[in-house]
Amino acid sequence: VVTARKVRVTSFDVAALAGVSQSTVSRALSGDTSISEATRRRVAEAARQLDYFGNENAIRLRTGRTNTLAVVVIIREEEDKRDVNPFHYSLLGAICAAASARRYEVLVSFQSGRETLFAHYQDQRKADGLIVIGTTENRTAWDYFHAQNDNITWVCWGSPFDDLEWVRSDNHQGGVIATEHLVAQGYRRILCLASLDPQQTQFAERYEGYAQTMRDAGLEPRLFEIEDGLPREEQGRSAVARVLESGDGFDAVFAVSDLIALGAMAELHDRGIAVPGDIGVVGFDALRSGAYSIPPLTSIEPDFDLAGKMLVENLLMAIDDKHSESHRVPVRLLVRGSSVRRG
Amino acid sequence: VVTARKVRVTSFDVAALAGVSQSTVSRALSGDTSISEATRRRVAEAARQLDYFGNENAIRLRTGRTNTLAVVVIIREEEDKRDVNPFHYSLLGAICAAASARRYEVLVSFQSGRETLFAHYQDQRKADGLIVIGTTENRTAWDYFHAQNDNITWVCWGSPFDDLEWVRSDNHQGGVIATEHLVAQGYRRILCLASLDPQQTQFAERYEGYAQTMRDAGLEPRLFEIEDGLPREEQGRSAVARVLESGDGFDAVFAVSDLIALGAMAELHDRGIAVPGDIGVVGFDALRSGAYSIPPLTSIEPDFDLAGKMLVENLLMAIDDKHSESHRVPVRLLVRGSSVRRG
DNA sequence: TTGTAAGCGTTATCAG
DNA sequence: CTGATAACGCTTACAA
Repeated sequence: VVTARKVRVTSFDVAALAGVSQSTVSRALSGDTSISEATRRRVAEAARQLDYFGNENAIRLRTGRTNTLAVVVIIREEEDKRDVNPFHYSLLGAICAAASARRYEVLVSFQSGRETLFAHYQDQRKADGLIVIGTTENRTAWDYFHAQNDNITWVCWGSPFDDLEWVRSDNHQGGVIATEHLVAQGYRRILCLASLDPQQTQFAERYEGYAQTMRDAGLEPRLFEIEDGLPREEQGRSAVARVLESGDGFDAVFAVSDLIALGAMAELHDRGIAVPGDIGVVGFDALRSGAYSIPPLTSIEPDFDLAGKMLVENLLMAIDDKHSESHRVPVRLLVRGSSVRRG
Repeated sequence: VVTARKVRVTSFDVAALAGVSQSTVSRALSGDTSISEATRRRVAEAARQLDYFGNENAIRLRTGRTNTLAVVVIIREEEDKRDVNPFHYSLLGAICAAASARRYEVLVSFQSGRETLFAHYQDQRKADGLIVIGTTENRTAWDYFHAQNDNITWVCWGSPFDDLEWVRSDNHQGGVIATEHLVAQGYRRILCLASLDPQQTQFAERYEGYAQTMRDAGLEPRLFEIEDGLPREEQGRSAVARVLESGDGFDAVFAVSDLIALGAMAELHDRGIAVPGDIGVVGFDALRSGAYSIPPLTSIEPDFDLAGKMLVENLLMAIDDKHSESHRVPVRLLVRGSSVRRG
C-alpha cells in the first residue's frame, strides 16, 4: 500500500477558489485590516476547504524573521542522556512552554565536545536568537559560546561567566532560607558542603547566603569543600565520610546541590546515623529524586516555570534590541522529611 | 552601547570575491563534482573570509526539504514540567543526539490539551516528519495524532494504538528477566503490580512476560491491579497496603514501573518491612531516582540510546518511503540493591 | 479595498 | 567545467 502524499496547496490555489488575487489571500489570512470582511470570509473558507497552510520557508525568506528560538543544552562530554541534570530537562520543558505561549518554535540540540559545538543558528537564519543552558562544568563549551558573544543574540543559564546576559536562581536567598530553616528546627552545628571554585558561581552564592545567616544567628559558618572531579553523589558521600573521620561534630548539613545531599544521606544511612534525628539535611534544586529518598529530602526549589519564561522573555527583548531587568529567579523552601525533627 | 548586528552576506558576495558566478558558488559549496578543485578552493576561501553561511530558508524553499524532524512530547494536561516522566526526557535527549548524527535539526514541543495540540509541521514545511513520544495516558492527545495518521509521516513511542508505526521496549522480555532474577534470588511468592488496561499495552506486555516465567518455573502468577487515576507512587503505596491488609502472603514484588516500585518500597519501609530481606522488589525503566532510594531499586533498563536511534532511523526510512523492520528495543537487568538477598 | 509586480537567497535546468 | 536564468511561495510597495 502506497501512502497517498498530500498535494501541495499554495496561496495561488486558494486565490483561484476564492476568486481573488494571490496577494489578497496573503493579506486576508494575515489579518490585514484593509481587507473587507466579506472577502476575508471567502478566503478563509477557501483556505479551509483546501486545507491550506502557509509555507513557512517562503514566509521566513520573505520576512526575514524565523519565529524560532534555538535552545542549546550543554552537557558533559560523552555524558549519558540519563545522567543529564534533571533540572536542565525541566528547564528545557519550561522554555518550550514559554516559547510556545509567545508563538515561537523551539529548535533543540544537546552539545558537548568540539564535534557538536555549534552556534550559527542566526547565520543560517534558522533562529532569531539562542538560549544556552546546562552544566557549568563543561568549560570548553562555555568558552566556545562566550567567544561568539558578538555574533549572537542570546541569554544563558548556568554559564560560569558574569559578562553575559544571564538568568539565575536567587542562590544567595536560597542559602539564607535553607539555613534559617535548619536553625529554626533547632540545629546549631550546621555544615555547608560546597565548592568555592569561581567557575561554580552558583555554589559560592549559596554558600554566602548560608554563611551570612549563620553569622547573623551568632553561629560559626563551617565550609566543607567537596572534591573536584567526582560525580555529585560521590562528592556528598566522601565529604560526609571525611567529616566524620575528622571528628568535628555537626548536627546538620546544607548541601549546595540535591545530588550531593543524596550522597551525603546515603553515607549517613550506611553508617547508621539517623536523618533527621541525629543529622538534619537540606539540599538545593528540589529534584524529584529527593522525593523518593528515605527520608525525603528537604530542598530549595527555584520557580523554574518562571525561569523558562524569563529566559524566553529576556531573549525576545534582546532580539528587539530592548533591555531586560529581571535576572534572578525566586526560590522557596520545600520542606520534606530530612530536616524536620519530630517533636 | 548598541550591538553591531552582523551584515548579511549572500552567495553573491562570495561569488564577487571569488571571481565566479553565484551558481558556481552554490555548486562548489554543496560539493558538486563538476567543479574544478582550484575553483572549489577559491570559493571555499572566499566563503571563509566573509564568514558566509547559506540561508536555510532559501535552501529549504528551493529544495523542498527541511532536514528537520519535529518531536512532540505528550504530557498530561496541566502537568508540571518536573513531573514529566524522566524516561521521556532521556528519550528526547537520545532522539536529539541521533538526529544530530544524521545532520537533522530537531524542533521540540510539549503538548497536552486542545489548545496545544498541533500536528501540521509538514503542512507548514517546518519538518520532514514527526516523532511523537510521551505518556500513554493522555488519550485526547493520542486520538488527535491518530486522526492525522494519513496526513503525516511519523513514528511514535508510547501510543496506546497498535495500528501505527511504533517503537517500543521489549516489554515481554523485560517481564521475563525481572521474574527470572527474582526466582534465582530465591523468591517464590512473587506478586506483579500492574494494570491490564488495554490502553497501557506496555504494562500488559510486562505482566505477560512475568506470568509466563512464573508458570514455567512452576509458580503461580499473581496479578495485583493498581488503582486508576492516582499518581504512580501512590498506586504502589496503596497496592502494597491493600495486599498486606488482605493477608495474602508474598515475598517479592515485580512492579511494571519504577515509580510504582518506589511507592511500594516507601510503604513497606513505613510499615517496618525490610527490603530486600523480607520482600524483594524489581521495577521497570531504570530511572535515576531508583539509584538514590534505600535500598537502590533493581530495575529493567531499556537501551534508550538505541531507542532514540531507532525512532530517528525508522522515521527517516518512512520519509524515504521505505519500510523499517526493527521496532523492539532490547532491555537488560540492572541489579541494584532491592532484589539481592544477602548471601 | 484590491490587483500587479518585485524580490527574499537559494538550487537546478539548459546552454556553451 | 561554468554562466545565465527560471523557479520555489510568499510579503509588500506601488498603482488603481
